Amino acid sequence: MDYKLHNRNMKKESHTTIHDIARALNISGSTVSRALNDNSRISEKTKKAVRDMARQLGYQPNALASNLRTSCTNTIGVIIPRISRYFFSSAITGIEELARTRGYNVIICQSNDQEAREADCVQTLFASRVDGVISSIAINTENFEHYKTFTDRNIPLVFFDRVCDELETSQVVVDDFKGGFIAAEHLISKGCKRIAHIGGPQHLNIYINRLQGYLKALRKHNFEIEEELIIESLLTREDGEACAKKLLDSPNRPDAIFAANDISALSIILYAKEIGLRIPEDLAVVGFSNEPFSEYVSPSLTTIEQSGFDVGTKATELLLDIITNKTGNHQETIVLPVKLIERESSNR
Amino acid sequence: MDYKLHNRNMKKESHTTIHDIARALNISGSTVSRALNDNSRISEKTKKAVRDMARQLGYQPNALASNLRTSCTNTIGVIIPRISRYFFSSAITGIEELARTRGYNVIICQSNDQEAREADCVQTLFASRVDGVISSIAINTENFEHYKTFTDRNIPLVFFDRVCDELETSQVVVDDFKGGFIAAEHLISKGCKRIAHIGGPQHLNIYINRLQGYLKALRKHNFEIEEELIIESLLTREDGEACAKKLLDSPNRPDAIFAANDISALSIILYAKEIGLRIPEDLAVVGFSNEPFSEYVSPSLTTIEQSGFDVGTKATELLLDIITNKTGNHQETIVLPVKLIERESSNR
DNA sequence: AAATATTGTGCAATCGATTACCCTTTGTTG
DNA sequence: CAACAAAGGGTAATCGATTGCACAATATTT
Repeated sequence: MDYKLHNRNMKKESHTTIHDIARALNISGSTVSRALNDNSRISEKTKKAVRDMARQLGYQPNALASNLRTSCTNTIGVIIPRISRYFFSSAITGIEELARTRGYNVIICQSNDQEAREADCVQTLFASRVDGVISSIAINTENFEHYKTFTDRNIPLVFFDRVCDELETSQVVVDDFKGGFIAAEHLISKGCKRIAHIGGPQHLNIYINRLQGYLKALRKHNFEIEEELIIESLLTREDGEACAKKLLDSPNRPDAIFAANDISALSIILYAKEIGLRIPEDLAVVGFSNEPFSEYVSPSLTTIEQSGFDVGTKATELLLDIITNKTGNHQETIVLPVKLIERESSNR
Repeated sequence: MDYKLHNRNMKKESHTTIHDIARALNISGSTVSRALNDNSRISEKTKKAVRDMARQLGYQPNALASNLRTSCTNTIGVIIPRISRYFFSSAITGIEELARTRGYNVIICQSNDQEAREADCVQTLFASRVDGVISSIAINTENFEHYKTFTDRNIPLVFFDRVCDELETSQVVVDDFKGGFIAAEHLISKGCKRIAHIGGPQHLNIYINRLQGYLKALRKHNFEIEEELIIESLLTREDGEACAKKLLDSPNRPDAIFAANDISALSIILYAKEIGLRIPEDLAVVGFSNEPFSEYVSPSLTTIEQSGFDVGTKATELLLDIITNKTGNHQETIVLPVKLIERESSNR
């Protein structure tokens, strides 16, 4: 409870207030306020005088006071797993860009992919009285109770990418199913016969969908589905290497792998090179995300492109619509397209 | 001026206030406030009762009200060129981590490396009444007037990485001079004879220092300094390619290049491969930053490691010290170490 | 010219937490 | 036991902007 820090040494700076303007023009504070907010009840003449004086005195509105009174902060909160992932930092760029043009600030919190920290983020954002929240859930979050802090109080909430079905909110995702499908079909078209899949945690929709898309492609082309070629992974660099070993050290190894993210695909490429497999001749690899490095790895990585920027922008659009109540439907799901980026790792 | 958006449809949610607690316990609001702030004038018994009731009612302090009164927001602002650069996103992670444990929120603004947007960020942060600001300046910022918004009002300001000497503030940098020096000396030790340098904009300290370090190494080893081997660049992917052409298409090309960032080094590697130069045999390359991709490029890139996380943490430490006025010296410069990461691109 | 509308402003309450100052108790000291 | 101190808690002003309501001045209508 006692987390407020007070700075007793703060110098009282001469922040000019509307009352300073009022005094200078010999009018009342309310008139100044209305003039600055372009209220129709104030004459143009007065407005101009106020605006000029405001400029002259270097007036900057005190958002705190205004927010307190109107009880809306013009701030949206963002919860993401980690800012250092390109997909997420692009999403933030998209979020910020749009939010800012619409007059909103953005507060960003990282969960570091940990459920407990995610709950902290929720508290922080709530305490900051954000007007709405955009979130992509931590990889190991299984319990969504903490989000009730928002939903219970009707604070708009939009999920993107890693969404949550338990809560009835709007969401923005890319077409993971289709991504999985075209990834697998691409490998099939290249003549691969035994296509493995390294999937993500199956409590997250995106990974379920990528897997399902992959399965559908196999079925469509009458491939036998081999359980042992489908592995669930945390999709980290380390775990990717473990998966690579599991799949490639076997005498009966697959001739292609579709990994649910680029990091895992990278792990596979590196391990395959280590044990002397040629890519793509002995093993074709497809990733997911089109991380910046995927273009420069050797061999360069075929992958599914998903635009973090677009996802972020869409999510913000949705959220701001809810906040300003322009739309009645607050359970929309927007699905953005994905695209296959063909590179060397599957080019045979 | 008129940028506040008001949401008339906001539902009045039952945010419990200290007065709700006060009423429930039949005491006054001030007592509740004091109890929650652990004021010594309140008895343990009362404090406990207040805390229990606060929990029971699901009380969450309204930061806005508190901030307005105390005129400190417990928020620090961050201005960075772009969040999608690994160095900067790591820095943010460092900043956030420390700030949060000290009870501060973080607002992040991206300048997209443009001076005008940087000025916007300054306005935004100022309007948010942040308690202090951490900034790394945009690559083309030449005029620092906008920062006076902070300095004039004694709002603490700390620069990191891309610092500004015109303003008298504290700063955190890595040892760019040494980085340039060891990069060049490393190439010398590998037997390179004509070492080129692709430098960054020379109004930024970091690039001046990297160049100077490089020069010192050449001088130390009695290398002739050839003007035409030193190019100033914007250090983007495209500009890097242009530089690569300029340096490598000449019949009298260098046998090594030290680039002031990894992106440029990457451009060089790609172009060199394109025109059939072998790396490192024909051309050794060293970058700067140790971006994540540099490990996976082929050949992998020798580079200078600088920890964004550490820089961010240090800058925050400095800033919070100033905010809470623990130290008198507000013009400290902290220099963090760098490290050479040897990889294939220079291994001959 | 009287009655009514319209326009332009001011007054004062309000948002929720903090805090200087004052007033009770209860405890301590000579 | 008087005198005083300390502990515990209440009152009300305050931070700066917003806004419902009242009202004066001017314009329009009948």
